[in-house]
Amino acid sequence: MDKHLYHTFHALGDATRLAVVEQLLKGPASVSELAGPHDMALPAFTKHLRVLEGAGLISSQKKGRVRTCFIQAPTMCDLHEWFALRQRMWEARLDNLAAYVEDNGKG
Amino acid sequence: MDKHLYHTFHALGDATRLAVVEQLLKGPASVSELAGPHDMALPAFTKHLRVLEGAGLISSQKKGRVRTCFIQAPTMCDLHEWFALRQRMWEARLDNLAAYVEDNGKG
DNA sequence: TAATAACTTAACCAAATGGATAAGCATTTA
DNA sequence: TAAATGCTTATCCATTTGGTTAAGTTATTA
Repeated sequence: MDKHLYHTFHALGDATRLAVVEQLLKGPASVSELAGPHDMALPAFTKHLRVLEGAGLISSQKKGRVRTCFIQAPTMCDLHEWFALRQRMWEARLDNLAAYVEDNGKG
Repeated sequence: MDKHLYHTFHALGDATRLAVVEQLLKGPASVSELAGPHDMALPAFTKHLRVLEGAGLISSQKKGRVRTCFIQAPTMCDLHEWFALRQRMWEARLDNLAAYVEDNGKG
């Protein structure tokens, strides 16, 4: 579903959606349980759920009237790995700005 | 600058900006070096740089006519840590959907 | 000093986003 | 079977976003 990493980051780039992800990390929940803490009407909220689902961050299953949502572990894993693979690169750049300023003067 | 994590994710949630971050992980670069690969006019591109800078993902320093940009390691570190601290939570949920489907039937 | 290079500012625009309300549709519950 | 629950669909709207062009400013270079 989600070939591009920036789609996944985009899905996390909203206060409501990030909170939903945090809540689902604690365990599955229904749409109304997830919506509860957020001050908005359901149609607006379910749009956020669709963005998260489109990004592969959550999945859901409807049983009767109730839709239950789940975190998608593999996508979380992919994101985590993206950082893990790059950690040494930013560590290598840790002092770059400082070094640059020192070499060239501050003005 | 960036109290909320979703601001940082939002900054990474765009193809151009994510590419800039990837490029800066390899080392500092000027605005035009960064803009080179991207098919857009400079004013549009520098808006992306301002979003990244506002999110604390990059910093920059102007020397003469040239502005040089740097990755901000501490913010990358914060993001990485957010995932690291939650890894066990999504691992614990790995089989949740499968288990749910099995318990409740697939219909 | 004239021209060029590297941005920067300002004004504008189309499309996407995040929200609303109203109405509809299954599924439980009384 | 009537009412309530838990979404879902459709339509609409203001604001934000991601882009444009034009013009300006500050270094460098010829």
